[in-house]
Amino acid sequence: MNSIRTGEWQKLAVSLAELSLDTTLRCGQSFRWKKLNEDEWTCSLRGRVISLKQDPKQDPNHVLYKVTWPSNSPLTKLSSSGKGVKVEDDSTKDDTEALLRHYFNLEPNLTELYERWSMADPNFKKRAPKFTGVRILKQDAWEALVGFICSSNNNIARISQMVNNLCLSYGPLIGHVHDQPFHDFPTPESLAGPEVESQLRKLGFGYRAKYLARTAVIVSKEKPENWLESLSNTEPFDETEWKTLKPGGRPGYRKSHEELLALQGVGPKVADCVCLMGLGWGESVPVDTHVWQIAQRDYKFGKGKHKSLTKATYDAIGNHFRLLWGEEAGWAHSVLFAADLRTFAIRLTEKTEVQEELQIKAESEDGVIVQATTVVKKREAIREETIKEETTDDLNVVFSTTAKRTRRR
DNA sequence: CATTGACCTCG
DNA sequence: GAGGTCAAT
Repeated sequence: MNSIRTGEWQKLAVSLAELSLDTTLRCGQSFRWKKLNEDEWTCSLRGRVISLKQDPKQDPNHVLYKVTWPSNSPLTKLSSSGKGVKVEDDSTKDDTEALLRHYFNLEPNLTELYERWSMADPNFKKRAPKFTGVRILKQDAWEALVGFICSSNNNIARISQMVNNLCLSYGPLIGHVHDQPFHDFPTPESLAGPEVESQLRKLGFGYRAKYLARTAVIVSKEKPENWLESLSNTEPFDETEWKTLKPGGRPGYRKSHEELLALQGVGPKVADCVCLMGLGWGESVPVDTHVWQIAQRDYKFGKGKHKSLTKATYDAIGNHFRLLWGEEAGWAHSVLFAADLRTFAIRLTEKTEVQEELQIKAESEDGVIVQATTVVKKREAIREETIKEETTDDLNVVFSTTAKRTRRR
């Protein structure tokens, strides 16, 4: 493909503790990043294609990024001819680093936040160490809205596939990376046509087709220009103090949440996802089935008044976490959510292995004789446990066992 | 208010 | 059943 040019790899100064690409991009916040070439994350963002790499062993203090501009961009020349080019004016200035800092929401000091949450909450302290660098993204609000409308009764793999189909059909092509086409995310206007619902049904959206089509019309035609963006949090992040906030969150958050609820296919959970990941309201706590399980298992919900996940229980859980974790409760919630995802289950055992190795090494240095066979046996035992667990899970799916499998630990 | 089905596909 | 929502009871 000669329609585009690709630039060189550039450094973005951000440590592994502040941002883990693998965890942040796979935890179900965004549905558009593709992993190519084993370790390269790629996605189109604001008219360009961005690839990211992070090598924890080689350089834990940087993320590498590479930009691919469409051939009609004035920046194509700039990025293809390397570093020696003089930047003449704003139209030829590559703002990708600023874009990445904004998108990955890099201002809050995540390390400090983890410390605060650990101080306030023993359960967080226990689970977070294996899931450092989980950040809340500042995604485009419209994209977040569409993605999470698709998320109902759905899984991450299929949501990603649906969003991909949406971009292929309605988003302008930007270019190819590793022979993969990358399209921009479609605008609300482009999804407001009369044929959109039936088209989306053909693309496999199911009942969500109507929600998306209706929402696109409302956003592009019935609401004022920039309505969605106007719901964003504009307060600068303040890390100097752990603010005491009202249990229900700030007025701006409550208003945004309420406004979003008026849209088709947007209930409390989806509205909170958009508030948190698209509009910058850090106190927003989306309570889905996962979080509901966590709240029951670790925070004593599921009894008495809050026996089932009703609207009242939903609000109570959010309030509880806001009081416990403070103004960025949604960030902390996301860490525990990631720690509970099946996608990352294997990581828990891997880390255990490493810890055991270190422990044994330490014992050896103290003069205690340790036989190698002991280490090997322990590792194998852990592997078997993991496989057994996954097998059991598969069987449950196949035979549709009625009893819910109780979670380990 | 809380509870209950239906809603589209598919990994 | 899958990171829900809507409408009716």
